[in-house]
Amino acid sequence: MFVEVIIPLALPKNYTWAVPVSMQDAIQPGIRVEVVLGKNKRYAGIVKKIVAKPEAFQPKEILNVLDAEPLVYFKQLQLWEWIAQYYMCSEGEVMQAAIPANLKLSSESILIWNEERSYDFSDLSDSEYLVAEALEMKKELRLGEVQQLLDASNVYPVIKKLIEKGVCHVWEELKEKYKAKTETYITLNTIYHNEDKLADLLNNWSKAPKQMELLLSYLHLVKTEGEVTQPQLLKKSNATAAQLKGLCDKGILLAEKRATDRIRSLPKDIQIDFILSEAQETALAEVRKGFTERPVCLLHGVTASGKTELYTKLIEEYILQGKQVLYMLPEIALTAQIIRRLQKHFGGYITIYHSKFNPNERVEIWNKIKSGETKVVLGARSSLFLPFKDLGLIIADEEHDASYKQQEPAPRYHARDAAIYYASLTNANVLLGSATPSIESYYNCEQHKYSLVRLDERYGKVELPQISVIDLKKIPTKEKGKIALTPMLISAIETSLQQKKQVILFQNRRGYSPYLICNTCGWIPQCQHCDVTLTYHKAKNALTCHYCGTSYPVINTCAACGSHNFNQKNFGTEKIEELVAETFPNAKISRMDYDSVKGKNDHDALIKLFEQQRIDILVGTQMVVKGLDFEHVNLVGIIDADGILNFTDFRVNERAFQLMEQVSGRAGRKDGKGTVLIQVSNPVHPVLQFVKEHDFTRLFQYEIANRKQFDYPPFTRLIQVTFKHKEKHLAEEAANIMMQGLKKDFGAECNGPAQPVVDRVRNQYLWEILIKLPKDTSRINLCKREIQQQAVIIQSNKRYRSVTILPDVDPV
DNA sequence: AGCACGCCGACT
DNA sequence: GTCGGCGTGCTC
Repeated sequence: MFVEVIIPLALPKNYTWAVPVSMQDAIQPGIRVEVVLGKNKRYAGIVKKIVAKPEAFQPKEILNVLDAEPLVYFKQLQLWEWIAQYYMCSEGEVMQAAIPANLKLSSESILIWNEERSYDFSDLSDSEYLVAEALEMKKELRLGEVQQLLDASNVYPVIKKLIEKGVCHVWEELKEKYKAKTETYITLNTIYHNEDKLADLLNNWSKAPKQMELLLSYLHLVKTEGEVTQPQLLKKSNATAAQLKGLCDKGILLAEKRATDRIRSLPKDIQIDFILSEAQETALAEVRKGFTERPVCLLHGVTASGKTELYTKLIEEYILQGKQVLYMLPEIALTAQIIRRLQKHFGGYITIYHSKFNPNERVEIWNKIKSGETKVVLGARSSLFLPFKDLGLIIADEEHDASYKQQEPAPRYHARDAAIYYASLTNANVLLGSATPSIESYYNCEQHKYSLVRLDERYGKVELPQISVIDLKKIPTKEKGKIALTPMLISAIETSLQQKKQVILFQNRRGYSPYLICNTCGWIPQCQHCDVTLTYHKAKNALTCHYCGTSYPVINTCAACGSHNFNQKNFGTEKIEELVAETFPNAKISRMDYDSVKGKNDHDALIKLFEQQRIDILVGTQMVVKGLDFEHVNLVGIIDADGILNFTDFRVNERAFQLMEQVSGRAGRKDGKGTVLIQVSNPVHPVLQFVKEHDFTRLFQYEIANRKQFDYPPFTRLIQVTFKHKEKHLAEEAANIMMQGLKKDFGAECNGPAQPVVDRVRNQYLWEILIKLPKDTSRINLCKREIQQQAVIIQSNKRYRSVTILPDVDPV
């Protein structure tokens, strides 16, 4: 018997191992097996399928079967295969993303002291002696310990010598990393459950008064709590562990270790304490009807229309049918409000899952979902990989959000799209929800691939905010340049403050001023790595590159002409905050951007303060858009819409619309008297009109027309290939070679010339080319293979060996 | 991702 | 003439 095994590495393909006869009964897809790969490195791989005996090579044998039942279901393996194929990566890389770290095992080399060796170290070198001495004392050493000991990374030669000289041998060990958490529970010996016996014991107590006190505290705790743990008891009675041990030794109390859950579970009941509005009921009925016709439904609900209530009702229906539900959110860490709401409704049925949980907790959640104990998972994109037993519904909330797409590392998958594929495998339904749906999803509705349900009415028939555009060119200013707070905006803020309402001011630029300019010659300081203008941060008193994050000291001398006269241009959130504080000295003002909320808790704390109306005016970047549901905001000001609108790159406008619509949606959620003021110096941009009228249909038509003209998704599917290298021209050359190669050998069309981009993290030069994919699926796969072949060809040229080539498939 | 092999520069 | 750096390629 031979099996194909997925190893959590970026290997070009899966490898085959032989199964010894004794293990053949236990083998089935999804089971973890221990295998040797390479010289003696061991891994826990997952059996994908049973295959025929390979002709070309002699497989190694599996060492062990690690599970009694599959760790992942067959459907999940199919999902992995699809993701690997679609997003051009290995199944091993998908496995990396899919499985909690503590279920992925790999071996660790351990040096074992050879007892038979005579204690004569005279033939050893200095570093060999050092290791041998440590080994003699500890009997075994891990590889990492040897590295520390020698303070060097090249430990292999030393180890090799030690083995040759018979000092030690190497042992490879696979260790199960998951450890069940245990707690010590204290119970009363059953013979004292008899009242008389207990009274007898207490009345005839002679010595050890502290122990008696401890026993009494125990009896008290049992009455109130039911179960008593050791730390609980010791804290309550103020006793020591030794005194407790005394009681246990006498056989009066018993200490017992039990495995417990790290994830505390709440009682399992559903509490739905709201009634859906008529509009919500209608929409819910349409969603249900949609699911009878197509598995995917897009719910387009305007801001504050109460999509969450609708989800809640729908989730309840699936729970009652015994089905599981996955509720996906982008960036779950930022959405404490929804977590709280759903937990209130579904208590112990619901579990939260995202990458910030520690490895042991993740294993426990994994098991609870696999057993079917957990019915609802609220999670980020990685929760798609959880082992659902009987999945009925996937909700992808904020469907348009770009953080559903994983950028790095591979697999570069889009969780919304992968969810739709997974749902088709498991016969589950998918509900995509958004106040500003993505063009792809809209288009799929138009093509009748998805059902479309609209929820055009805000909850409680609250009106959508009134949106006005302020033309900055018509505002007279004393100095040349833009004005941040126009008189209209100032008076609107004044009115809001008088009404004891709150204000959000949106400026999608952090820092103090986005760039400095030399008054004499017009020179603008730029980042040395990124060719990006540097932003002045007043708080840090530094110039910062917002691409790579490098800080520079403030420049006082112009590098071009030597003059000392600089002008600060434009304004970032820092400056807006300062200006607002000057204009409204009595208002409480806060700023929310990348600089002001460093930790995750800062964000939460700021939201709470705003919720409790302890902040009047919140100045922020796009961060203010996400996951906020404030009742008392009645004014939103978009300080400078020019910064997000673009006349040349049509791709930017979908995002500009989404941003403006989302931030406008914060106004007047409760009582509808919301106002939005958009300040812009170029008020003719079509997107502004659509925002003003909340006109999605026209936005959609506009976008689709643009995309058709430029041959862009959804009309063509694109693969973006990125070329990364420290040297700019090498990445560019490689990109062009790939482009020509694809044209010549495959007849593929590329969408425009190679474009330069900058890696914000590593200061590397990237060039990307966009390759148009053919329409039919088999040609698409050929094209993907061609791209990978071209990558191999390019990298076989010495010149481009160290160029990293990353293919990435766009969301469709 | 490891780990071995192999080729080139800094030392005895 | 050797040691050890890292670039290159393979792992069922």
